[in-house]
Amino acid sequence: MATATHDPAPPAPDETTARFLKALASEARQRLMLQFAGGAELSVGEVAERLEIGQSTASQQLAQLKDGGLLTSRREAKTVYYRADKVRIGAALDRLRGFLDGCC
Amino acid sequence: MATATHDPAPPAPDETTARFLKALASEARQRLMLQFAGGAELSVGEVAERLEIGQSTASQQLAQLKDGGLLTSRREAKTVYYRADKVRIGAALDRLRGFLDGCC
DNA sequence: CCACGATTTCACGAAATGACGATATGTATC
DNA sequence: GATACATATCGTCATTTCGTGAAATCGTGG
Repeated sequence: MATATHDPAPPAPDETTARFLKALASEARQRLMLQFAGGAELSVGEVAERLEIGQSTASQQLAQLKDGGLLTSRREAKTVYYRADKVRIGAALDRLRGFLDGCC
Repeated sequence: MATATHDPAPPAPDETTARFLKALASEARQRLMLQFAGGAELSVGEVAERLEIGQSTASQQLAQLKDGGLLTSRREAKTVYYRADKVRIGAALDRLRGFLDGCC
């Protein structure tokens, strides 16, 4: 059997795509993404300083973007560097297109 | 000269793309979109009944999806029919890809 | 014009989100 | 181990979003 309990739930976009959309559906996080243009690699502190936001705010938003598949992080000594994840971004766009193709 | 100090024109996603993302970044509205698979045309009341949500809720969510460029509406007598807007959806996806290309 | 059916708008409480300061965790150096 | 620095997590508050029922609006037919 495919699904057990009750299956009125249509094929909603997978959890991964949903997190991708939520991560990007915020003006603040869109501004954050722009900092990574051209493959730039930035630390949490640099992002916070550039955008003039609190350090904890930057950390949380970066984490959410990472969770949404838009960023990757790398640790070098005390500093954590983030950069855009082209591969997963492309995959997310493909899944999104697939969902929208399937629903219209 | 353009700008010297810090940041000229952050090529943030245009207002249209932002609304598209916000409209789609909700599980409830994703479920709503699924109702329009295969080019289906549904009235507000039909959507409300199918998803078992209040009629005013359906109306508001449909309006938001329309504002986001995902749906179009057509009035026939007292009834308003919604359907997916393939053209604007495609355009929104292209703009989204453009934004993400430009920022990573 | 009036009544009706369908939709939209409004006002509200409940829940989720966003940002912040304070604190904890982690990493190297002494 | 103690220190200093960078980041992550926690607790809190203001703002926004979500869903609802009541009331207003719109289009149609008598």
